[in-house]
Order: sequence, then C-alpha cells, then structure tokens
Amino acid sequence: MTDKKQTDENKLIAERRRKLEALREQGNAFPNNFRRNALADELQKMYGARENESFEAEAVEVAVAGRMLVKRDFGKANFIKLQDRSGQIQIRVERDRLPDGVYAAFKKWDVGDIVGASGALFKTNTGELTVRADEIRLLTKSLRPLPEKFHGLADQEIRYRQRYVDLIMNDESRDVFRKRSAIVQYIRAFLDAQNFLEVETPMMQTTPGGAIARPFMTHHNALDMELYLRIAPELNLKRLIVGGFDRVYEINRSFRNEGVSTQHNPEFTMLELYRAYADYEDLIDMVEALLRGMSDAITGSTKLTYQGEEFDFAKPFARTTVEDVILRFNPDIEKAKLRDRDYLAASCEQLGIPVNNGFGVGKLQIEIFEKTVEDNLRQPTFVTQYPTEVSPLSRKNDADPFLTDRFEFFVAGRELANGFSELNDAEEQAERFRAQAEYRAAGDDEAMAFDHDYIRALEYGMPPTAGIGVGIDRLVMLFTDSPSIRDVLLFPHMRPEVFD
RNA sequence: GGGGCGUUAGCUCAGAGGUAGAGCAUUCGGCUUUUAACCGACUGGUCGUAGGUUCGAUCCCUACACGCCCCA
Repeated sequence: MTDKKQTDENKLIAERRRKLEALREQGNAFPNNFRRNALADELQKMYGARENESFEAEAVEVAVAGRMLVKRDFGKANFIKLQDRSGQIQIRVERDRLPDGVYAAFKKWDVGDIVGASGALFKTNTGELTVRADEIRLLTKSLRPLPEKFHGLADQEIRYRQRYVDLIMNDESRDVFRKRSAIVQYIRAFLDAQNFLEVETPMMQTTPGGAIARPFMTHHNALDMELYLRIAPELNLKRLIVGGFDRVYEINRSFRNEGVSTQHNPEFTMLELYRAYADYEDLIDMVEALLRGMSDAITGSTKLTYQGEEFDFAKPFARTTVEDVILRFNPDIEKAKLRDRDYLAASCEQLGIPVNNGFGVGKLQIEIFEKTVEDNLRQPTFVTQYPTEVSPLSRKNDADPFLTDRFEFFVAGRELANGFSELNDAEEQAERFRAQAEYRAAGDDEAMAFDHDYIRALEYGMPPTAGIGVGIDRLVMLFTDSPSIRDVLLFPHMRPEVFD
C-alpha cells in the first residue's frame, strides 16, 4: 500500500467521505441483505402500458436496486432514478410514507450512490411508471462524483481508462459490449450446431507460429526459459485435426508486438476454425452464411450502416482474385506482365512502395494489392488465389502452383477473415518453413520459425482440411458502427497513467 | 518513427500577454407529480509537467508526458 496522497482528492470527495464516516458510526455502512425481485426493464415491459386504475385495483409490490443517477428534490418528496443492468426505473420518495429518520438520512444521499427501494408501482401525472417507496436503503456509498448528467462523459481518455465510469454514463457503450457478447454467442451457436468442438490451446509457446508477425516475449522463472505469447493458435489447432478432432474452433486472444492504431490492439480476439474434408470454397460459403445470419440476428436487418456507409449482407458477396482485382484498380498495369518481377518492382517504385531485394513476384503483387486495392473493397468481397510466396501454410492450387487455395474477406476496406485449404503435405511444409528461415536469415524478423513438431504432426497425416481466422474485434466494430478498435475492447491498451 | 490537433473547477466547455469565467454537480435555504425540475445564496483552480522570453506568462517559445486523428 502506498501512503501517497491521491492527486485527485477534492472537496466533493471529502464531503462524501464525511458522509460515509457518519454511516460507519451508525452501523454497517456496507450492508448486503437487501434483495431485489425485479429489474427496471422487466417492469417497463410488464407494466409500462397499464393505467393507474389497474394499480389501484391490484397493487404491484416490487423491490428494485441500482445506482441513483437522478435526484430531484421537492422538499418533502423526491423523484429519483435507479439504473440497474437492464435500464432505469423512477422511484418516488415521500417523507410521510417512510419510518422516522429515513427521509432525513435519504436527503444526504448523493447521485451515484447504490440504493435499494421497495413499494408499489404507480403512474405519475406525466405517465411514467414509478415505484412509491415504502422502504429505501443506501446499499453502497459512492465517494466519487459522476460526470455531469446532461453531457455525460465525453473525454475519450477517461472513457477508455475508467471504463466503469463510461459504462455507468453511456448507454451506447453498454450496448457495444452487449452486442459483442451476442456476436460471440451467435458464432458459438452456429458452430456448435455443425458439431464443431470448442477447444483452448496454449497462449504461451516456445515457437510462435501460424502467422507472420512479431511476438511478445516473456520468461518462465522456474524453468528458466524464454516463452512467446502466441501470434495465432493455428498450428496447435491443426495438430488437433491430426489427432482426429476433425472440426475444431477456438475463440480467444492472440498477441502481436506491433503498432497500436484504430485497427490494432496488441492483444486481440480471433475465431479460428478448422474443418477436415473441406476446402477453402466450403469455408467461403460458410463465412457468407455466418455473416448473413449474424447481421440479421444482431441488427435485425441484412443491411448495416458503418460510419455512414451502407453494406448489404443479403446480396451474394462479391468474389474475385488477387490478380483480377489488382488489374481492376490499376488500369496501367499490363495483365501479361503481372508475374514479371522487374515490371512489378518498377510498378512498386512508381507507387512509392519500398522494394526489398528478397521480394519475389508474389510479395510484390501483395504489396501492390495492399497499397491500391484494400481500401476500395467496400461491399463484402472475397479475394482468392493468394501467391504461394506469402502463404506459407496454404495448399497450392492444383492448376497453378504460383497460387494457393486461399482467400481473404473484406468489408469497408478492412480484412475481416483469412482462410485457406491447408497444406497437409509434411515434406512440402518443411520446404516452406526452410524458405521462411531464409527470409529470416536475410533480416525479415517477421518470417515464420521452423516448427519441427508441427512437421512431425503432419507426418502422421492430416486429412484434407480447410481453416479460417476471423478478427472478432473488427467484426464487432462493423456491427456496432465503432470507428476505433478501442471502442469494442472493454480495457483497450493504454500507456500507463501516472499517479504521483 | 513522422505530421496535425488537444490538455483550463468533479464533469461539459468559454477565455485573454496585466493575477480566471459559465452551466451542471457540491454546500446552505425554499418547494409533495418532476423529466437537463425550479427559485435564492455560497463555495470550488499549481490553467498537463519542466525550462525559456518578458517588468509581468495560464496565454508567446522549447522540450517532455498523456490523449485523439492521419501517414509509415
């Protein structure tokens, strides 16, 4: 414990501490024996349409509890509002209905305090469903004042750092995280219905693999060894396919030691799933069905608006290939020279893309694709046939080994999913790892490490399989119209706050 | 890593080279059907941090911290 004084102590907090001190002197200041029997929103749904006569004919007694967010004092009576997880309910507090002393104590309570109240429902003159309190209790004293009632909490930094205050004050914020939960539940139900097995695989790995990214490193003290936080669960999930669980998925965190932006958080959530005896086209169909159903289930519509732009999930999603879509958005590039390294390198120079000597045709294509195409993929679009050079875990296309049976899925210019038919030829996979090791030796510290155990697993035989990764955070951004990934993470990564 | 913008009362925000303002909240008083309740009175600040320029800086300059946005 620190004996340093917190910097943000102020008169308002001091006043509330005095009130808490008085409560302590009167007995237990933190009681936990009040029980509610109703939620605000349930009451609104069940009784909101009733007239006062019906309450007079048959009294409805309820007990509610929540945070007091509104207090309107009329002298000998008050209107207050309590907010629980479902919504808000108004309470009328009248001096003359309460036991001696209760009302006088209540007058000292503050907005932000946690309160329990019980009594009968009625409708006010303005038609608002209200509980007329026969009992009211302070359950938890709040020491810190809440933001101003009308403008609420607007400061982005406080909204992210003190998410608890954001959640108290902002309905929209609570809504985002309810939708996030609904999206994940929808995915689980969708996959469970197809007999996928949900699994958990290690986040701490000795060899990070399954993606092209820089890992976080950590240290195990007892074993005195370096460990990496996973950049993807991919290789372990495919080990499970080898083991015979031929439909598996995992929804959990991966970690990438890269920049932070509106699209990137160092830890983020992915769905990865693997399905044996299926190819990438089966998964394209699956993603399309999943998203169409999800859109309908989450928003009630197959059309959704993101940052002012409308996206139609009812229409069949567009499908194109990397090479076709490069030509579409780069009319100057000659189709016949799409696999001419010198030509592509010159195109990159023109586009201001730095070219490394180690880049092959495939890498150059992808650089051009990322620079000139991605932003333009607005409506839901599958892009297929990624170069083998940039797809070290993907199965080569039977007709054209320059390409793999791989796709990425884009909406609003953002990659939401990446999937492919899996490379299950152990010897070819070893070859691909060796190529990656050469890139690594040449200075590419994102290149994949050679994973000997993964090769051994493939040598036992992995059935023909397809797999996909879906970025859950970006999906939630899309469905909640959130401009920043931080808006869909309860506790986004921030630089540490300084307390002195 | 580079650029732009921001940081003033608990919150939302004004403000100007000459010692700091509003609304809400708090405190006190009034009010038994309000909806940002209302009426009256009073409080409340190291103007992000550290330097510099100046008779004087919260305002101008520099650096740093934190945040937001854009670019790599």
